[in-house]
Amino acid sequence: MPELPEVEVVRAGLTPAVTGALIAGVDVIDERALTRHVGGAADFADRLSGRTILGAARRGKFLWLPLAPGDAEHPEALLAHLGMSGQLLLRAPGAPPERHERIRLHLVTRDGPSERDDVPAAPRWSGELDLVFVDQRTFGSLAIDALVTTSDGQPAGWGSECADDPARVPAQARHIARDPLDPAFDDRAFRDLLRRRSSGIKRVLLDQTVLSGVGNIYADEALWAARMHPEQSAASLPTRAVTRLLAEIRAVLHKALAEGGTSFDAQYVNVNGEAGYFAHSLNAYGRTGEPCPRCGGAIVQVRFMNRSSHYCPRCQRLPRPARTHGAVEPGPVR
DNA sequence: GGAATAACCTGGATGC
DNA sequence: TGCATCCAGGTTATTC
Repeated sequence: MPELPEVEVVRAGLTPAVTGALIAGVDVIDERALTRHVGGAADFADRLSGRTILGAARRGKFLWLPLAPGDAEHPEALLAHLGMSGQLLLRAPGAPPERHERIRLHLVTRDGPSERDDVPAAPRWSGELDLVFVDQRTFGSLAIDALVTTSDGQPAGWGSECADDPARVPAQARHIARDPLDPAFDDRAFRDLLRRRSSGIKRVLLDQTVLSGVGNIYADEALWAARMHPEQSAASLPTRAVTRLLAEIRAVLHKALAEGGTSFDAQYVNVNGEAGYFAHSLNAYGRTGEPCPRCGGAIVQVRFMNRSSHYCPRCQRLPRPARTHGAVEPGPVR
């Protein structure tokens, strides 16, 4: 499932390939991939054709490609959210359709392959390439969105310096908090926010208006590393505990980034269709019934917010009497 | 305004 | 073998 590391791997893969590319044509195969776009498929294709991609930027799980030419007062970007199963793939022109292909952009690169010789990871195209949006579960979406000034005036996110004004973020992502790897992330403000939240800490970590980029997998992993029970009240956490949790979140995200992200059932791949390796490094998520790597106790799985939560009940204890309802017996790992 | 929950969606896994 | 059901989870709308 694409969380911060997976989206960042995609962004980093797109940057050398699409920066400066002209959008020569747009095929909308499935309009459900435009749920975030106001105006429908024809409007999407008309407004995108003839524009130039300035680069690739990201905040949390939102990815955007600033566009030119544009009105300096009202710049726009192609916004992408991968949802649960979205993929952005680079393909040679004329490549056969992908399974679950939703949208295909036909690009003409500005400089051709010779200008990208210093970027070994970039595919070598002949000056034309297709950017293909694939999404099995159709929770992902593309849209043309207005770029608006960030609330703090700081750069909008990773890679946002590619735009004329780095401090502009897509309007649909403006409410999204900064991610913990963002240089402008405010640790103190995060601690203050947690003090006002009585919800369980995992619920708060999944709230993208508090902290972005963390989803179910990395929330479970960071809580395991910090030895925190997912249902422990956020407001009850001492400052030292929040500081430790932030450090563990960052460590997990950095490690996942270094390993190319987490791939399950081919639901996440980079722009070249390759899977990441972080699934091999998971300590809690998806390891129901396996021994905890730290204490040997069995990892359990509980239902939580319409999804699963994995933790070690032995070394991630609630500081007060635990609510045990909802726990299921350890079973085989899928 | 905070908190909790359901709905959206599809394909693989599982059970009968 | 075929059909029905469950499950995965990011975001948002709705309800309390």
